[in-house]
Amino acid sequence: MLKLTKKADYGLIALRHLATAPNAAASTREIADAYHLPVTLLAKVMQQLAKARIVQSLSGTNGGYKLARDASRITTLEVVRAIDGPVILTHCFTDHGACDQTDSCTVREPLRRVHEAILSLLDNFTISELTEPAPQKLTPISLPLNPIRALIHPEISPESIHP
Amino acid sequence: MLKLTKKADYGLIALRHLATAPNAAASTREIADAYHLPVTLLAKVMQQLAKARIVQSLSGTNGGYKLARDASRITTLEVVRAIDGPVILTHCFTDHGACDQTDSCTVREPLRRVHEAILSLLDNFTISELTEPAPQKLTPISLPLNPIRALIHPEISPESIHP
DNA sequence: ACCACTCCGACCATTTCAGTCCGCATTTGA
DNA sequence: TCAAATGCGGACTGAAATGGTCGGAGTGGT
Repeated sequence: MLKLTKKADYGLIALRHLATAPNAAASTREIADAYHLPVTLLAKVMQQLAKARIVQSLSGTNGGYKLARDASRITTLEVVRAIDGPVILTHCFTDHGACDQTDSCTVREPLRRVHEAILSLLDNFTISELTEPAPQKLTPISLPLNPIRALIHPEISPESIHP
Repeated sequence: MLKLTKKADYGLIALRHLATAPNAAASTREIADAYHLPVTLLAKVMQQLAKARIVQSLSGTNGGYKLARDASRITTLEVVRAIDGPVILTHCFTDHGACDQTDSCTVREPLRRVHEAILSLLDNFTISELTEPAPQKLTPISLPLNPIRALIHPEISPESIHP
């Protein structure tokens, strides 16, 4: 279905909360209550974020979590990876046994470029940008959009578009 | 995990096969044998593609499928949608019950922009581009890539990048 | 020293995915 | 005409991922 899991959703919401909270710190219960999320599930998500060194845990009474670094240095890609595991577009990239012959899996390399583009997309979107208010106008993305084609067709170098 | 399902993989492989096959037509068994895919599963995928009017079925002996239109007019987005259902980044977009208060789900609009960007990415990648050989050099996508930021920050209009 | 609060890790339930199987309709070719 | 090949649709099973819960362990305040 090509969707983010709820856990990833919760993680992003929590990180955004931490980014805007005073002291950049809050407990799991505090965050869960604020957004009506299941406390125990969010707790597990926070654990994974702590293990990935994205947040730092503070045990004991009045404990909780705080961002391990500045919000502008935390990308959605690493958040998603920490929570949902590796981002995989096609299965060929990891399962070497599935595709018997490399030459038979003809779509692998082309799809890899799409894959890399999505990864870059997520890698360039930080938590601090989640805190910025959304612009009023809707995104003016129309189908024949050139920056995207530049991503898919690397022969068009970015420099030729942006000096 | 933010990954494509195997069925979507199979569908893209099959469509690429049809795009390069003589007459742009082939049977399910023919395609499955060529890439060592489970025949029955691919059959179901092809049915879904037929129902979505992406391919046209030809019943009877020597039947099979052919592309319903030119490969350059079939995008990976509609293929994925036809096989895996709607592409969902955050659950808020569909489940109205989950997010009780709209103002509490603070990350929705920012993530929506990422969502739209990924959709555009897939919508701009056609089957005919799957048939093109991959360039030898790897994609030179580096992290601070401006076209991507233009997607996420629509205040930077595409016109300002591409005249 | 105790108790409340918090994080932590193992543990189920439910859904989704991958894959299979069967019966049926349609077309071609012998 | 009949049989083989092909697509169509649904029901079914096993495995894996997801969503969600429970009891323990450590920490800090009083």
